[in-house]
Amino acid sequence: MAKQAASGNVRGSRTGRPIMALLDLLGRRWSLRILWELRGEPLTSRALRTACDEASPTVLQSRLTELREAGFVELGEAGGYGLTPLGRELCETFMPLHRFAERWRR
Amino acid sequence: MAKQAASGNVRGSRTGRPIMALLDLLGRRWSLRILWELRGEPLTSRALRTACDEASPTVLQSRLTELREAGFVELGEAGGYGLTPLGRELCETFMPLHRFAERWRR
DNA sequence: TACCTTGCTACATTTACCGTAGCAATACGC
DNA sequence: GCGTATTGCTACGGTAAATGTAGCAAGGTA
Repeated sequence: MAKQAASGNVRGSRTGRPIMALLDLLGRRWSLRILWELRGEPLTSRALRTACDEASPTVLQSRLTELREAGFVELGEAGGYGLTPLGRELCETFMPLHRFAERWRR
Repeated sequence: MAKQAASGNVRGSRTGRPIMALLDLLGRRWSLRILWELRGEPLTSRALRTACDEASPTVLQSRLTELREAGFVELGEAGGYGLTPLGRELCETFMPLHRFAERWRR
């Protein structure tokens, strides 16, 4: 049912509801984490991997490609991944999550 | 490396950073979508499945269990899944995402 | 030259998810 | 009682995705 994402296809996108496409994109492994780790300064692929608990480079590369196609992440000319203005805007949306998580704690 | 979540274990939880555990939990398939679909009134498991594009009940059940253990979702006595006050609070955090997605559109 | 680090990929294994079917429990009527 | 629907939930075989390790070519630096 759901197609590969490397081609830019996103589950739920056919519904015409952008929120579904966004929720699907962000609901993939490491997507949220990547955005979170890039909230500060740009990171090299290696540094990003370290920040993400040594997640396998295969997935990270997939997610980075998807996030780049979505326009949230970009690869700087001097090397290193950083957030685009759009990506930064998206990241701001998640910031309240930090405070929420602290109160949640489980 | 990451253990099953049915036991309450969440990737990143050992770092002691709740935000990581939260990002991991929400970064699993259908987690965000489920919270989103429950934002209104409670839904029965079947209705929720319909709302989620007929996602397989296996995953939905897993996610519901995890979200229940996290305290975001509860199963009402009269049947049907709904958000807890905490879950509602979390969902509010994602509401700005809707507007963002509309502007994003890809 | 040799040595780094960069972004990125191959490949085999493990895990997660899908799709279909069906369970027990609870309620409806009839 | 009976049959028929619901409910939440699970088994199982097959497929897709993530893991973990290794290593590539390109570029820099000495």
